[in-house]
Amino acid sequence: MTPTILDRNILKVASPYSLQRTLCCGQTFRWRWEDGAATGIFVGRNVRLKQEQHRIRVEGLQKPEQLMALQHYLAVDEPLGIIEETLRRDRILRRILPHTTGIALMRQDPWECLVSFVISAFNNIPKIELTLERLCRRFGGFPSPEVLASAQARDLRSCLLGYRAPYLSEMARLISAGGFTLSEPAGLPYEEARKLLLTLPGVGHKVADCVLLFAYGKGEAFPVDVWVKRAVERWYFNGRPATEKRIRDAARARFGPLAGYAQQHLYYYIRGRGTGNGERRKARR
DNA sequence: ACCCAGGTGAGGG
DNA sequence: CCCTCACCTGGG
Repeated sequence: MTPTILDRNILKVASPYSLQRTLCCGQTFRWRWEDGAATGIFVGRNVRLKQEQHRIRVEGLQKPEQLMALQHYLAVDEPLGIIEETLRRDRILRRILPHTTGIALMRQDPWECLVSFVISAFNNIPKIELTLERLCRRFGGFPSPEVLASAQARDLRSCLLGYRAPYLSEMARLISAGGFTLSEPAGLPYEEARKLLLTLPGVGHKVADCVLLFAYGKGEAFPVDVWVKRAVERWYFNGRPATEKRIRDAARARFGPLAGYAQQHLYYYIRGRGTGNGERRKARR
């Protein structure tokens, strides 16, 4: 696919926005970063994104509405300057932000986000990415709830979902049968939306908070995984162990609607030295 | 062979 | 609520 001048377009972005950090901070699993650009699938099309200063060059989309949708998805309009200025009032984040600035919370599709994070449970990132690839390849694109609900057990098995496969089919059945409405959490306040998501099989506190944050725009959500737990205990609890609930409550009390942003910076920073953010590691398969 | 990895669900305080 | 434990699978 040789991109012509016709399928080339520009998205304008404001100052601290970083495409790489936004796509590689762990909120999505389906973009690959190599040679300073991101490749992935958006609205069913192969897309390549490259940031040059205050612009993002988009290859693979032509229709204005697709570009608008991408702009929304990438959240390039987030007021990151103000958000980060606010977060800098916290002395820990003030120290961390120089290394993490530019992360924007994206606006993902709830269903894809749900599936992705159910798969993420007790798993590792390269394997999550591979499993999602297999899932998309097997079903010719990201499978809808209907497709997944009626999928043969052996087809799911071939994606090597392991013990998560039944969670996905049950979830898909529930949704396609109308037992759960994907748009409903969007209109509810954080706590209620969370309770609702927790009724889904395979969705616990952590996955619920990820989906609330990455797909439903609930900024108070503060997903606590092992890394964030480690970070918060080390920097906010004086190295003392703390329960997941205590951490979550403390974060919401301290950061309010920006708890989710605080979480992303902490996560990105504590993981940054290791693997997983694409900034310090070679492109993965 | 054995351990670990972005948790969840079940069972029992 | 808090605690404990098993758990598909692939890579160290």
